[in-house]
Amino acid sequence: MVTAHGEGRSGSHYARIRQGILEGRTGPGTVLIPSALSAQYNVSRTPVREALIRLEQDGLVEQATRGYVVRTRTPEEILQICEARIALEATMAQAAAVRRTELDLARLVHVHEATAATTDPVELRTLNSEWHVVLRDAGHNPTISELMERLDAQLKAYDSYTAPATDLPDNLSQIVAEHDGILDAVSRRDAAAARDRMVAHQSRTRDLRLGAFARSTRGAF
Amino acid sequence: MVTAHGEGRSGSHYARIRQGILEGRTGPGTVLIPSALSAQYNVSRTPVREALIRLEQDGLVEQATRGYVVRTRTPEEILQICEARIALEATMAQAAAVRRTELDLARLVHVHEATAATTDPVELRTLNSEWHVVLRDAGHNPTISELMERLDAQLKAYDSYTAPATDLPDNLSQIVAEHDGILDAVSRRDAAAARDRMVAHQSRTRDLRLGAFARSTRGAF
DNA sequence: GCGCAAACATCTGTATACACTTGTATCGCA
DNA sequence: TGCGATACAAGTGTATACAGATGTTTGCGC
Repeated sequence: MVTAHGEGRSGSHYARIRQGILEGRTGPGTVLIPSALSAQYNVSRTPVREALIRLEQDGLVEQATRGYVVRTRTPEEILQICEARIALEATMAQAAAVRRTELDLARLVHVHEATAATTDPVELRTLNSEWHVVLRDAGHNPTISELMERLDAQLKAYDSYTAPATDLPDNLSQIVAEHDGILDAVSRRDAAAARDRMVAHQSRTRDLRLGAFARSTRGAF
Repeated sequence: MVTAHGEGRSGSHYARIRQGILEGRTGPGTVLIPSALSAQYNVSRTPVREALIRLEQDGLVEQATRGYVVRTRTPEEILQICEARIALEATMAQAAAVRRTELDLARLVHVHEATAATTDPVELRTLNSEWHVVLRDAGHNPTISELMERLDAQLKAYDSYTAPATDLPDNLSQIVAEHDGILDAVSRRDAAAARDRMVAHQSRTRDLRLGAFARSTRGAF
């Protein structure tokens, strides 16, 4: 058995199952049976149950009559999640323009330059979301950051459906251009411009994502 | 013992502890010991643990070395929560102006008229938050509604500190007036006005709340 | 072969057991 | 009296036990 307060806490199972969902290995609709997972991880049902409860509270899985199911989202729900994201991210861009430190700005520039320099779509993808994380940190509102992590996770579970569209070269260069504009506004402490540009950026991403998702699930709803 | 799928599920303990926190009976800083709670409710630690995990995920309690503690918020954190609320509620007001049905509007008017008619501060308080709930429903975005319930809960745990300020008669009449303006914009489907007025309304509430909270905790941080 | 009931396997929620850790109090000793 | 070491009480996380519920398969009459 593992010690009471050691590192092998139940949180590790939470992280593991969660990652499986986010990476698309455990797709929407997959049923998760506590006893099966506990056998797979060589632990008892108790810590697995705890992990599933956390995931349920995160909105990533839901309880079924028999087990837990990875939540399936309709295009409408995806749209709603995007709407929430736009509102919060715009507020964060605005806040970043007002509250950013020089260090925040340096970090943003650093990630942005790395993004502009790479050509690998996968790395670009990672750097893009990294840039958003850094921007949120620059907004200095952990409460909103936490909410956005939640929303990001809910969307990420559907990335496999939308990746084909969002990874197109012209979209990637468009993203870099938009980030550039936001970065400029933040560095000039122009809160209104930062907000407006973020709304435009996220709205465009939303439309792209939604279109791809609707196309890939045509007839399923 | 209670049945496997009956009504006496662990969710009831979650609701009960949660309510205690929201109503201020279990104030910030209070330590919650699973074994103590389980004895109090005449159940084992298991369902209590489950409830506490849910509450932790809600941001209402946090794990300490020994038990769980009702989260203590600094004025800065309260401000951050309000900032998130403003962003989301403004989006919802905008959405309501666009997507409201006639039934949504009728409900809003009904609650609003009841609010304007009463003089009891406690009832007014209840009706005010009821009005916001109805408005969110009119926005037709359950994802945002869910996030806002979360934020509301986090703030409500501090209502006992801020109630003295927010319950002043002139504030209450001001709230009714502001609601009236938002309602007007929503009924006219003027999304921009609905958004702007909601931002103004919530910003004012935030300042009031924050001032009262800062005053009541002077020197504590 | 088909429909239905009974047996079965499996999953659920909760209770209890247990090894381990930690904070506190007790007690001997200078 | 003051101060450690030690013992103890209480809490933590996980494993296991168990009763009740729920699908699923089996087997029987038709």
